[in-house]
Amino acid sequence: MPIPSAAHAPSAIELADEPDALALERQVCFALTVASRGVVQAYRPVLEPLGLSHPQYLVMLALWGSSPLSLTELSRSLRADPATLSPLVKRLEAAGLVTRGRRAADERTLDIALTADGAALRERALAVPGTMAERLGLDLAQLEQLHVLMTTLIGAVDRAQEAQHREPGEHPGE
Amino acid sequence: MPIPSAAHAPSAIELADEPDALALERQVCFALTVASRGVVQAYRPVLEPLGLSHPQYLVMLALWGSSPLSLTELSRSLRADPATLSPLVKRLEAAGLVTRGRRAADERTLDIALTADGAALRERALAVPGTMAERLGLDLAQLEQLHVLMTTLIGAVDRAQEAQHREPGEHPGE
DNA sequence: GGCATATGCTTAGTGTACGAACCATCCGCC
DNA sequence: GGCGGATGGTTCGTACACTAAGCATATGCC
Repeated sequence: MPIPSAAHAPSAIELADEPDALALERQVCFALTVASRGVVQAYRPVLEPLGLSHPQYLVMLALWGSSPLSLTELSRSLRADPATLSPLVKRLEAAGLVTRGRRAADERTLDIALTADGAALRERALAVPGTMAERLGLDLAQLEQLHVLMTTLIGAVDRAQEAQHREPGEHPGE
Repeated sequence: MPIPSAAHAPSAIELADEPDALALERQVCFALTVASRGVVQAYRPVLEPLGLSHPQYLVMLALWGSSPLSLTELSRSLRADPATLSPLVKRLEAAGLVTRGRRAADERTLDIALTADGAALRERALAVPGTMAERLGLDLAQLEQLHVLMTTLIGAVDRAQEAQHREPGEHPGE
């Protein structure tokens, strides 16, 4: 998934006669993972006073939006694996921010709900988005463009995954 | 780091008083991490025949660009932690794709070089970018826009981190 | 009722990520 | 020639992320 070596002049390595499709700095997937790790990293000092990691922050965001959520509902909202969330939520429980209990109507379902502390933490979290926007120094247009593009990308991934599931073998279309 | 709810958002970045500034689906950091995970996920079936994980693929890309690289050089190219790369490179060595050896001129330095198998793998990897672009169905304009935005974001993260390091305390700037 | 299947969650195993502590080698410099 | 700090890697502990397997409850269908 490299970008085309279009008009702009690339930086370091290439300069070769033929455009190298495998040049590291042209891989969009590379830039994407580096940016993602970097942004999560930038959240760290801001979330640390709240006692939250970035994935934990996302779980709290979901719960602040709607408090009793089953693990599966949480998993769908966050697009995360239940196997990942299960221990993560346990750590939030150990931190006193959420409770975990079986739903009476269906004993398989695990209801995850905010504690008073967890709900109260929202007040302190209100400052996080502004702080991050200020730290990263991105203007609203860039943020919006970023959000649109990420949403597009997520849609593309979804479609690719669907196609993958529809054709595990390689029989021709139709 | 939420996006504004409308085009005529408040002039300042001050979104904290918006009731749903913490709405999950407005968090750019959420979209970013989901997109990143999703794209890496989409690479999985394509890289699996090559026997590579996505981070391993990035290491191979770097080595295909320049073969003997020290761990530190690799770390800088990939913007990854040496502590992360160290075991990762060992797994590549176990797979027979690279060799690890101390540099004669400086016994501290670990030279990581392609084996014949590792170099040969590049031929098969040449198809990866095209396959991925096709799978995700993104046009060149989107890819380029994505790359530009990710690069901008990485730059923003770098500046934020620098500022963080320059002011570990909280004395006002200047 | 009772069994096969589906659903919801958990656990185990592997592979990143990252901070922190550790060790070895190198370098400047007296 | 030897000491102190800097540099390059490794290891450890914790936390995700994901696949696969396991377990319990629920549901459909006879």
